[in-house]
Amino acid sequence: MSISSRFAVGIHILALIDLNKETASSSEFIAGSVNTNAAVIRKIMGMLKKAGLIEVQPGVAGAKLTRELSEITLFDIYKAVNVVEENELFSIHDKPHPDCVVGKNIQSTIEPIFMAAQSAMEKVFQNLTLEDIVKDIEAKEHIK
Amino acid sequence: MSISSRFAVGIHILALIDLNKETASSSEFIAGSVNTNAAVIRKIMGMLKKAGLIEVQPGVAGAKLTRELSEITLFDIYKAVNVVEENELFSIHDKPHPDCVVGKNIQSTIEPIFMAAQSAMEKVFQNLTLEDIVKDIEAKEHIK
DNA sequence: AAACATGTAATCAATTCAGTTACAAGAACA
DNA sequence: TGTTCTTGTAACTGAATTGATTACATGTTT
Repeated sequence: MSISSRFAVGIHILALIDLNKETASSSEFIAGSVNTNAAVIRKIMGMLKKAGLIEVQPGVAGAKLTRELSEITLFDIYKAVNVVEENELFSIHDKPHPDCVVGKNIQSTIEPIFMAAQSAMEKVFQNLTLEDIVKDIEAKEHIK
Repeated sequence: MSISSRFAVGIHILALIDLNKETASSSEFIAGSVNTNAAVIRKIMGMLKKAGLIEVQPGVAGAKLTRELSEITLFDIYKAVNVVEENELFSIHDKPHPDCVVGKNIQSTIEPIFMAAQSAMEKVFQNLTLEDIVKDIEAKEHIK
């Protein structure tokens, strides 16, 4: 099991749009940097657009961020690319036997725990923005 | 995407073994409570056995916990049933283009963040034991 | 009109999951 | 002993998801 790389690719796309903002980043260009097919990029960019993170126009190359880097959290991207449904990171077997002490109660016992675990994970992304990503990339460049 | 229900089933199995400890819990019996096939239960019990959480003997019905309830964390179960590999909850696209500022650095920038998110999630399970689960189930029974 | 862009649908191979069947091998007991 | 019940495992299935790919309609620019 592994969470789709759409999330990582989404971050990559947005960071690239920003760092390359003097020239328009076509889906073909981004695909080259990510190392995948342009259609894959366009599909993910469609999700980012739908979430209101970027502006793209059909037929015209390049996309623009709709907000400041510091106003886009990793959680925004995470939600945009739809890698994990709300409260469904962990799946629970359904219809456990209702006549059994454990079967009767296990779901309501486990559910809040799974939700807490998912929330703890998502909180990490809520506390980080694209600005952190871009600054980290820039810092690495300056060292070299 | 969703993490395998093996985790939830593993918790169910162990709680049931404990709450039903006067009588032996065969895989058939447990399967009835979980509402699945006995072979599925035996496969998961094999994982729990391999992780040293239970003792089972081929041919003889019933399994026993090897430790106190309070000594078995949900994280132990999580690891036992192998639902998420170490540091691989999130996947990152590989071979991003090395000549691109973003492509060159994105992996090393994102990796520690993904690891931190996974750790935050796992920590929730490290801080809970089977005792918490069993007590919660018992409490629900007493209210009714 | 030609060239280039995005949007989107369809298809494909690979992987994973859970369920199912089947059967070998161990254990218990009449 | 031999019947019966158990665990341990392998093999197979259908469903779902992922990422890649191809194709093409549509929009934009010159």
